[in-house]
Amino acid sequence: MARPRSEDKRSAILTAATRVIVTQGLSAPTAVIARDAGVANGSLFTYFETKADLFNQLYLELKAGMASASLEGLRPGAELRTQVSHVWTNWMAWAVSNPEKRRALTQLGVSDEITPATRAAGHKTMTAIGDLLERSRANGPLRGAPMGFVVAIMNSLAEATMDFMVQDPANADKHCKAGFDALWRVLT
Amino acid sequence: MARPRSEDKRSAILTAATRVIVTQGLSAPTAVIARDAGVANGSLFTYFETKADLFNQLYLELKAGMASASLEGLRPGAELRTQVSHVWTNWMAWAVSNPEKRRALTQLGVSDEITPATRAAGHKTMTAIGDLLERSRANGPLRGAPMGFVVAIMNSLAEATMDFMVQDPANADKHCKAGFDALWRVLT
Amino acid sequence: MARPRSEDKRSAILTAATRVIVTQGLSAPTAVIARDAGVANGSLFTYFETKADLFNQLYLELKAGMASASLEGLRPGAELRTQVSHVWTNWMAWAVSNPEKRRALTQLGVSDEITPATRAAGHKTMTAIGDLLERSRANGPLRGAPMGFVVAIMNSLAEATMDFMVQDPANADKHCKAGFDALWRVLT
Amino acid sequence: MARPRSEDKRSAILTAATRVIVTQGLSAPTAVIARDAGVANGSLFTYFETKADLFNQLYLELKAGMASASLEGLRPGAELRTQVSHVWTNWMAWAVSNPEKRRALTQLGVSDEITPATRAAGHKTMTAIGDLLERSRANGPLRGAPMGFVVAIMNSLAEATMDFMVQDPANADKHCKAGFDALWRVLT
DNA sequence: CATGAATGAGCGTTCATTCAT
DNA sequence: GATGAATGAACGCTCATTCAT
Repeated sequence: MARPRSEDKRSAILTAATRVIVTQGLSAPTAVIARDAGVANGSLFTYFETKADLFNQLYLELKAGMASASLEGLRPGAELRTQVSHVWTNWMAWAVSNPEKRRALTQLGVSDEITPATRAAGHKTMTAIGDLLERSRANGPLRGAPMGFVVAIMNSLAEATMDFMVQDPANADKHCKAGFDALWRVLT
Repeated sequence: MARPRSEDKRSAILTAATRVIVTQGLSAPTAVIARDAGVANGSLFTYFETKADLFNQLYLELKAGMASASLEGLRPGAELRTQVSHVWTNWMAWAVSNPEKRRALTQLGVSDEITPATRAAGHKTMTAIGDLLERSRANGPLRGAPMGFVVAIMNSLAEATMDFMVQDPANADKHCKAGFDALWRVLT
Repeated sequence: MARPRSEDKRSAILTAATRVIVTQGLSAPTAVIARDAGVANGSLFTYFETKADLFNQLYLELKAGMASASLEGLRPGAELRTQVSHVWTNWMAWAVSNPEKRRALTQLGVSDEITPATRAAGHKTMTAIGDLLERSRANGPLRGAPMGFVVAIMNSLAEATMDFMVQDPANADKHCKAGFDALWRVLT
Repeated sequence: MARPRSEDKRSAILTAATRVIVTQGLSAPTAVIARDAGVANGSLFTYFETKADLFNQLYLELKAGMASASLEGLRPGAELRTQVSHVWTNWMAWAVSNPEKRRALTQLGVSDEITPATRAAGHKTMTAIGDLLERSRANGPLRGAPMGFVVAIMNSLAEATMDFMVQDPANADKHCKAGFDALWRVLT
């Protein structure tokens, strides 16, 4: 229904959905999400046409948040390795300080409710990061590989690193660096 | 001793579940799985106590199948790099020729129906591979990292590689090799 | 405040449950009760959390209705025998004009779905009658017996009397009186 | 199927049914009864065509056992009151020493699975007791009442008495006597 | 006959979505 | 728009009964 009234309510629902997805999974009833958001059952459907719609929007929102957090403070003039390292560190920091968002995003990522269109839009939010990657691998061993492959590898390494930073917070910095080193070794 | 429980039927159900999970996700009705397996609705519960039980057993079966496929033909005497490469190639081949199994396994892997115990048992089937990894990274940059981190990285690279081999079958071999190279570079 | 929960609907369900229990027993599907009440399948669960909850509430409602019918028009100043006779007659009249309620109540009474708490609450609705009994037996042969025993005997006699009044309506009054006489003889 | 082979097995099933009905109610699965009896699932249906058939036969068996226990040692020549008292005492003793049988019988008695024919046959086993009753009430206040009414009253008093003997075993004898006195006062 | 796997109708309950207020 | 009751399809699981062994 075009523009729903309260932006507050919309984001309350998205926040609640994040929380609830983490604790109950994607099969959590919309009623629970609504209650957690402090709105009525049916109001959820004023803001999101269907449950799947809610999930798609949430996916995008989380992905975009993650991307913008990663890019924060980036200086385009700096050396490439420095820039990539900066992004990587931001990214890991985001994951560590937003564990719920990350977990929800992971769950949503594997759901078949998320449409290809949404996934594509999600990728777009990470274009800037992709560019850094592209330049980083330009002369490395992956120079011939499809870009998607390189991105996938980076994502995979990132996931593994995040898991260990969360799991073993005492050594978070060490894991962060180890993850970056592995990435850099793969790329260059 | 009456009609014995039929191993055929059990595996028909597991196979059906694999197929159905790929097309309908984990929320697929047990009735659909049963029909696909050619057994009655209720018979599924003769072989698996609950839907979750079915999923857990399927997870293990798939994981074990994947592991044993990866280890096939391995010569313990060979050079380390050769052995790892052999396993890697087997693994990728399994993924390419069993895309349904792989996708089902991925879905099951993120489900919260799969118990920690099942996951632990799943890990055990991959011990031999873990040992190779351990030896491979022994003098490499990850020598100080927790083993779980190394495993996670390998899994991540494997996932990314599989995706691209399936997505772009014409260059499957190239992707396979690129994946392995990336792994080896990270480890050594 | 949206559509409010309708007391009408709630009692339609209770009435339907009474009817259906009489014809189909306690194993009657909730779906049948709902249909009989003219509401949707799922609406029953808006008013009663579970089938057992419905049964417990119905039990209480019937018991309370029976008690209050029995006490109607009672004059506390009257002679004891008159009062007991009055209650007895009311009680029998209730049974005769509400055969379905009585049969449902009987069925519910023997069900193990009815919780001790519900039974206790049911007893409370009959306190006034118990008091009359207490005073009636005070100097009679049962003066030493536990009160519960006396109550049980009264209930038993009442049940037997009701059965015969329903079974042989032509002589209902005679049976009613015979039942009362038996009771009075036991008590005094 | 005509005459099943093992009488042992048949009665094992009946005994198991009694036990199981007490603990799980009439909705207990036949499979549970079979397991408790130590026979296979399907064998139960060799001995009893349906679950309802099993229940009907069990009802009769229990009722007959109760009746014959009540009549044991009865001396037809003795004084009427003595005879009735003797039967009553036997009856109560049976109830106290066979609480499971009694409870199962109670449950079966209110079930609508028990056919009128079965109930009629059950009554027949108690004819001798009925005769005693008939003679006892011949000159009493219930002389004009239908015999069924008298029987019902006796049953009711018996039930109430049994309940209290079981509930308060220390005073079982006292309750037994009180019950009999009440009965005798009603009859004569 | 004994066994226990096979069958499939049936049930209580849930929940996304709609709609009366 | 907000609310929450109403709806009914859908699901996991049970269980009396049948039947292959």
